[in-house]
Amino acid sequence: MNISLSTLKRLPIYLHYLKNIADSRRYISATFLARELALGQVQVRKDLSAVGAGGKPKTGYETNELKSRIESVLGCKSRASAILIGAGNLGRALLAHNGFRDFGLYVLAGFDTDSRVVGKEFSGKMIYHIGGLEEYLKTNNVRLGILTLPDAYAQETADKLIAGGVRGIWNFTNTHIKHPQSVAVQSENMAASLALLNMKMANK
Amino acid sequence: MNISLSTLKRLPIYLHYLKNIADSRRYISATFLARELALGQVQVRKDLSAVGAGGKPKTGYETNELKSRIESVLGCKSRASAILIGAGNLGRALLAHNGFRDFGLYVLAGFDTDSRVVGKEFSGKMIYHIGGLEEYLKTNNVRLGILTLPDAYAQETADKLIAGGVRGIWNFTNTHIKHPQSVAVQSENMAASLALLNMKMANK
DNA sequence: TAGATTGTTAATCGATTAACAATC
DNA sequence: TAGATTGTTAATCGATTAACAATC
Repeated sequence: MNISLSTLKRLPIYLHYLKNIADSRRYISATFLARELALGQVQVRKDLSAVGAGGKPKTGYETNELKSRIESVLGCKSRASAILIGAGNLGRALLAHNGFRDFGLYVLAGFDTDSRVVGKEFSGKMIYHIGGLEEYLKTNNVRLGILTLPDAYAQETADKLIAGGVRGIWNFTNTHIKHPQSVAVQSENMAASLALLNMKMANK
Repeated sequence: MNISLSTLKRLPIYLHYLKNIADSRRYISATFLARELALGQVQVRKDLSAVGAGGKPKTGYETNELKSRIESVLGCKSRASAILIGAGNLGRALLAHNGFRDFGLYVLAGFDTDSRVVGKEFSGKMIYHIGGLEEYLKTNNVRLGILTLPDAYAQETADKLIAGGVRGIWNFTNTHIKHPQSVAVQSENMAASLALLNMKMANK
């Protein structure tokens, strides 16, 4: 079952909508979903068929089954451990965000250099000194590292995470992370988003 | 000059790299940039030509001119005012992030309902009560609204912003915002990103 | 001159959209 | 039956990549 990146990006949108209408609708049609989410009908149908969902003509798709299938594909039912490096404003915001658990991601702890945050807990997560990172990675099974630290330290920290065995890096800095092919890196580029929005606004 | 969305998304990446190497290199080649940023050579050249940059064979592009052209296209040299709705963890993280100014975005103030934050300043930005939103929009020229509030209030707040004349909405909630064509909406979808990363990790 | 690099044209790839038959 | 909806096949669109001529 090979799902395209574009489809994958839309799945969380469907899932969120389905969760919200909850149990109020036993069935939902692609036509309806498309209208609500401002997407193409055919696109929605293709996306849903990509997750293996089957609908009945004239009725639509069974809401709960659909939700469950999307969750499976998105890995919501698996569990992955993560740590976060950089407990500044953004880092603490992410620590506070419990929504990641819905996608199977569990943030275990944070790391920082600032003595004002080291040793404290934020949203129930302990912040350790960055010096203990390598040791922590040895004794805990961490799949993912989240980078919310200053740009200047991004690459060296990523290198440590990779050496420590993480399988993926969620990069919130603006620095491009050089990495071996065996590690997945996903960069959240606020600047790019802002530029995109600027452009969209200019064209209206 | 019509620049594709894909190109536009890469421009901030080039810009960030160019800013970092600063004045240490008078010229830079597409070949070099491509290697550093793990992109295709031809892709980089096409992107650079899209912003109107011209390079010299065997030499490359003039670094400063290149930087300047990208900044122009990205609207870094214009100024847009924004307000932020929802001064929670994520909202305050964005208020603290001065980097937006580099892209011409000035956040004027924040709005919230929580009496613990209303009337206080964060990163030099005053937080007002959401009740004053409509009045504020009337008396200030606000181009962009940033939504960092709970999902449940996203749509109604977006409606108020649109009624108040904003031209764009930067949506950090997971809710799909219904909006007229005249308004640009850009949604940051953390869930989608996480799902994408999960998938990438699974395939390695 | 030789070689690195630019920049364009054509080929490929992937995703979206349109058209339509199948089904309940 | 009629009509709404599914789901597939073909057409279109846009972006990436490959090939190559032009240039300093």
